[in-house]
Amino acid sequence: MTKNSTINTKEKIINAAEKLFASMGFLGTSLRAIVREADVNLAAIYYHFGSKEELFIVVVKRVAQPIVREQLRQLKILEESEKLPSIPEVLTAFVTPPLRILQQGSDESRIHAQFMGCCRTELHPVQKKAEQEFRSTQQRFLYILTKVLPEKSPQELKWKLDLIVAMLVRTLNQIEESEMLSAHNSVENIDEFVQHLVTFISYGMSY
Amino acid sequence: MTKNSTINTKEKIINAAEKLFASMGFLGTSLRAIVREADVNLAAIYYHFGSKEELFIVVVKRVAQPIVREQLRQLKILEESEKLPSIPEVLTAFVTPPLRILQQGSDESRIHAQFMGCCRTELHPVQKKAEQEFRSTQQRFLYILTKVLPEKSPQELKWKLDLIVAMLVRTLNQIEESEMLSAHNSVENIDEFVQHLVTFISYGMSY
DNA sequence: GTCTATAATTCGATAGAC
DNA sequence: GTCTATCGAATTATAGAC
Repeated sequence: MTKNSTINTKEKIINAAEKLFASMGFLGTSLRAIVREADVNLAAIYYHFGSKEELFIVVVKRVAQPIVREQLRQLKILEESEKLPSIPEVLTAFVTPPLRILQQGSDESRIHAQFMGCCRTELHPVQKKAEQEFRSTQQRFLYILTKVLPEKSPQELKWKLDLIVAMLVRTLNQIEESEMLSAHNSVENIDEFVQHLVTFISYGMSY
Repeated sequence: MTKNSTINTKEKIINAAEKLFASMGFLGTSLRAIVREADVNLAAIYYHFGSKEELFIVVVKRVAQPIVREQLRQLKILEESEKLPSIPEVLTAFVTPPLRILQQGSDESRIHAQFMGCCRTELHPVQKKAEQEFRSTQQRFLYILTKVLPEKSPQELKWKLDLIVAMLVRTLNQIEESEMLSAHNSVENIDEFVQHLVTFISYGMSY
């Protein structure tokens, strides 16, 4: 069937692109390197995606969407609860979904994590496109934080949440050398690491 | 005098390179763009620096050295004190020198800050070269932290300090949009921001 | 949908005159 | 030290056959 081969080609390109973007960055990855890795023809990229930039956006969306969806799901649970959530509860809902990628331990998930971190440290002009995928969710977490911590100015909560994102990105990028997770990188210890991280940032959030 | 014009050409190149690297990254900046900005000849870069990569390293060193020197100076004061320093004291000595760049408020210092943050989010292979300029200093701060917090494992202190660096880098990179410093960006309020940041991370460091 | 071939541009780097 | 001119290779993107 024609459709099957198309899907395979498209996915092969996306997989190869994600892997190379994650380790070499947007500018450091040539379309020729991608087609070599994916074992497809150069023109196939233009047929399926139109340009290098649009391919990048497709990769970002594929990685970001399940994470954002899970963040919003956990946020919704907190919002629908009768009592006001605690700071650690909010922050756990925020940081757990992206860190969950690591739990599988497969090569594929390692690449997801690395790309997820890498795409947010990109520059001109693709950085804006990546940011866009996370902005509204981050906004919603910021909103609930203003409810939990009404005595803090929204500006302060905003830059603190922004620094938490920076830590998250760094954690995801560090998977390679990952001395960070050396004591936590086994599957069952990811939750323990998440707890450590949440504790770390929760105290700073309150004071 | 020949020497003067040489120095001027060299410095013109370094200044232009720092500015462009800071906003477009290493791969996003062409040598032709640098010579256009610096108003010098293309071949001058090769005469004075040898290659694009070596030029990048020179820029990194120029920005990093005064900051590292100041970090070590403040660390030495703490080490020579009779009593064991507190966590906020150690962290203040660590984060103040890089954030001090912002205090001047000039265009020049804004570029320094932006490059300082940007060069640490670079990829292949220049990232390693940039890291190298900060590694030994970070190691020394890590060492004193193990003395201040002997009940914490060195691994844990290492990744926490690493996350603090990530926050620092993010803060420096955010200068452009800088809603983060919107309430703090006046010259006299930098110290106030430093205090906020140190408080933020100190609590997380202890628990 | 997939392929070959190639256009059009840009890049880092070098040779050699002055 | 500074310049012009250029090499050789790589890049994104497209045209057109199948």
